[in-house]
Amino acid sequence: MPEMLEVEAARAVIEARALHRTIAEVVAPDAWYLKRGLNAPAVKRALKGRELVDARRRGKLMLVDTSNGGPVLGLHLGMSGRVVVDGVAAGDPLVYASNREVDAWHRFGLRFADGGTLWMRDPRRLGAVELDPDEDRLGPDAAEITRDELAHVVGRSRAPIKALLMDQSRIAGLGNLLVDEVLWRVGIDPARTANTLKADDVARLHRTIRQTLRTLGRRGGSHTGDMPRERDAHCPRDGAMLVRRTVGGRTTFSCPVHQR
DNA sequence: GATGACCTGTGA
DNA sequence: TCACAGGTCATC
Repeated sequence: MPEMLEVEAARAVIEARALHRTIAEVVAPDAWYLKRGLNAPAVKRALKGRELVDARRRGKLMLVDTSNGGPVLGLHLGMSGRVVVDGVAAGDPLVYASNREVDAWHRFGLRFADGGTLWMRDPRRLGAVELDPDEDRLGPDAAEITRDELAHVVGRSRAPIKALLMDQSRIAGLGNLLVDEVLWRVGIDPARTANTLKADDVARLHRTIRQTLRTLGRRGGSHTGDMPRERDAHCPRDGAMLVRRTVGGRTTFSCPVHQR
């Protein structure tokens, strides 16, 4: 799933419904889904009999701690993954992905001794499960990053600012939709070279990231932004025709008038 | 850093 | 049939 707001919603579902239940079975029918040399026997051995005791998140990576010194279960939702506990999925349906319930899309699961289940449902199979993921490959979480850290990220890079903000090793959690919304709100062109941002731009960008995460989090997800993502749409702020192009390898919408 | 690859579903 | 999809990863 998608960006950090959806991962946070999934984390909250795990926290509310899946902790402190004994894992009776581990279902891992899709070897492709297990990453970093992990295989079905190993993950069963590692998790069976334990409980999930805490659900954390860093950027788009979900980190679930297990009991009795067990491994950290790392879950990536990819482009279309959802966490479903006892039939309850987090937050809003994904806009561009299917929300049907199809057993074949269950790539990984935990059956609890009380009869319930936690599924990762992922039509496109771009998500992943791993044990003890390396958290340090990710930069500071976008909701926690300080202004100074952001200034350091922007620093002397000649990349487009959008590409930088989507680079999970520098700042973790923002994806295509959130970055476009943030840059539209703050009035910065996604293709602008990062090192042309002044200290004042960075300060405004920092405030806008935090504010956008709060607002869209309350509304229900990354797709609830104010900037329309459609061909031939107009900027709600100044009425100009939005531009659609590729920046940082992703489809990008922006306003040619107020984003500079 | 830009590009293509990965995988599969949806809607025009 | 084609374009496109909210994410990463390897490769030129």
